[in-house]
Amino acid sequence: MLEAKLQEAGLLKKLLDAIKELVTDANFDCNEEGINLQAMDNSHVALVVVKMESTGFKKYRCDRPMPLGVNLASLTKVLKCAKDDDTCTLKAGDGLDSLNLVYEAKNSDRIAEYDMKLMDIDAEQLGIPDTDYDARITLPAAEFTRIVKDLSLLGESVRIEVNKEGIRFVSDGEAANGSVLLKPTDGKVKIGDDNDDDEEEEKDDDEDEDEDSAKAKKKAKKQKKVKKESNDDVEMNGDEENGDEEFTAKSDDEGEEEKEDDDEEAEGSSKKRKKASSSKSKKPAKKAKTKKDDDEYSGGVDIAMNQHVTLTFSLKYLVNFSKSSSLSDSVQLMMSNDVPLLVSYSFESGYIRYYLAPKIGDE
Amino acid sequence: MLEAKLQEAGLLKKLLDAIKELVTDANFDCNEEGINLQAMDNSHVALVVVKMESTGFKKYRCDRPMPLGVNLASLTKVLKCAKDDDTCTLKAGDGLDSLNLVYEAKNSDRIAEYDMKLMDIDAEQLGIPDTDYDARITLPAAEFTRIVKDLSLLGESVRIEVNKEGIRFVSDGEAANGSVLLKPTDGKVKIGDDNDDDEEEEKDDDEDEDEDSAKAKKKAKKQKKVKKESNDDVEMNGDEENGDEEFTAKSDDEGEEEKEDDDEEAEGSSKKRKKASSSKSKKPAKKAKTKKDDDEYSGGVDIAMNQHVTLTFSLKYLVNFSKSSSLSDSVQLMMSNDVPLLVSYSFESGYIRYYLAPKIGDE
DNA sequence: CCACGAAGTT
DNA sequence: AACTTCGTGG
Repeated sequence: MLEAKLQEAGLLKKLLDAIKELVTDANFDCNEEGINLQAMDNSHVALVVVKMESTGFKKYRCDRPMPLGVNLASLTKVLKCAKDDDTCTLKAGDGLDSLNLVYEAKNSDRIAEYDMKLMDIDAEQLGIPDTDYDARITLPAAEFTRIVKDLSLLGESVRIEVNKEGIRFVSDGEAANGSVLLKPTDGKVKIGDDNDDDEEEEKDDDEDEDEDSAKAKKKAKKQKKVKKESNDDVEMNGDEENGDEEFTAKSDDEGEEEKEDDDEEAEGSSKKRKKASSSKSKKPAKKAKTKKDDDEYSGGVDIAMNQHVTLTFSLKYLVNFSKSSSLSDSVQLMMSNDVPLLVSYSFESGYIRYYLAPKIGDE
Repeated sequence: MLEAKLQEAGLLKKLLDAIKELVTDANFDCNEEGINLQAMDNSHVALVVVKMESTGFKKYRCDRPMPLGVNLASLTKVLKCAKDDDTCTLKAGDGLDSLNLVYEAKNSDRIAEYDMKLMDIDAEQLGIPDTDYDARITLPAAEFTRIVKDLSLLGESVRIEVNKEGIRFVSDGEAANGSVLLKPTDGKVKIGDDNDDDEEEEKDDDEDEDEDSAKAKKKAKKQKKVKKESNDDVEMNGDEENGDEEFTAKSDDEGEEEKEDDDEEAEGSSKKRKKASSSKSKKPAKKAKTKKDDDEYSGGVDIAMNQHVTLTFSLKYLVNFSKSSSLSDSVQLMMSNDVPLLVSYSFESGYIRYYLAPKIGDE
């Protein structure tokens, strides 16, 4: 027996909007902790993970774990019948094959009730390694959307490079090549767990390296690992039927800091960065609903890095992921070399995350 | 070596939007004066000329003349990656076959850089005669757009008549005929260089003539030539490979004022014109970015005429030209009988002009 | 209520 | 590629 009352149906609507093009059917796994969804996209290239903690509900009760197999197109239709600020109560009985949704407009006598058919979906719970990522970038969600949309005009894939200079998105297309560089708002790429002035001089060194020829000295920057908050401690290679070769994530990458696969050939034209503490205003989109891990989001670009990371991804998927920007002002990109990218949008008492395996070579 | 910094990428975007459907590839001819583009449309019927003076750039440097062969579709894509208010710096090396574009958002650490492949394009520089046009009309760009769009719903071509009454656009279609008359805002069609009351009575005469049977007396209105500001003093028949029979422009039309090929047979239905100084409000689009030759544009219709002019043009092209209205509040039409129409949109430190040969007979 | 952006259609 | 319409956001 599940009964979960959501203060705002809009949250669920946005979540569905974000994933319904990527996934057609998925289990909403409900337990006393909350509701989780985990699904490979239809072509089994990307992994979508949604977490809604029980604390995010106005009322939450789930006697025993139950997977609710949902056709996302159907749920989308049903949710269209709710206004964003309606409360939404989800109810599912233990033996029943339907999900009951009740919408109540505040200060109103209107009560809408829907019953949606459920389906049996094979549980393809993937293990997700608790990776310590070598680079963690927080940037405005709108900025990420813009960049991947722009670059998708030029080419199929994007190479993302994180170094002391900032984060760079590079796409090579037939008509043109594009490169977008985001520098951290406070001018500082945080190295390891330290994010203060003591690596100021190191940044200067690395900046020069990037301008010239930094490859030989990259490994000299080994520092403490950037810690991601922990969740599932399971392996990424689960029991899904195919596509898992895309997700051969290393569960631990200590001792691999010496990757050398970034290539910044001839685009260092005018990369002068005024360093130090001049906080630039990054036209902060204010939706007042973001909740980051660290603190309140201010609208800037924040980069914490352990070592240089360079990975290539399909832009089509990143564009798709960026639809989630309605859920949060900011997005976090977590990357380590040869490991799937994690794109995370956090909201009040939950998150939506996407994992996307990097392209290898020039595929 | 070219380096040109544009304050607003939006200008370039608008220019490309204006011509990209007409022309697929074109040379951006850069020299110390600025950047010029001149190209026949794909079917070699219309000629497009764009001028961006060096003074319009925030920074401009061009060591030696260099033609940059650009695929306009590619450039359009690359420009889509710029926001309108980004600065845009164009760079091209002397020997290189690519154009480098750098977009910088103001007050931001975002730097986007694109490299677009260039191509070799045979320079088809047409000579453009410095014609003294018999009729010069300035009207709101939005008005021109509206008229040609409306009439294009009815027929393929439009007959444009300029006489003392004003400027009339007539289209005969299968379903319906249309006729739009614009009278000068101040009520006066300027004759020659004079634009005052001394030809008031002449206007009245002509009005009656048009209502009845004016043909025999049209040539009686010879006056001083309306002067167009001068630019290239070269012949229009250049070295393009075909289609130039459309552009047998007379390079000088003194002594040809007696053309008699306008035909206003039986559509003088309701051409009552209240003369004198009743300024009609012509819904002036206000974008505050127009720079005309004479003075600041006030949103009205201004007509200067030397003799009656009647020409027929393909509406498809005029509709296409009218896309440039995003670049200027006003548009100038310059016409002489049997000479290509000149449609000119001026903007800060530059212009875009279209030349279109008239249709002959009832083709 | 108006405007802008996205999607579908011609 | 452009136009039109629908939906969403301000």
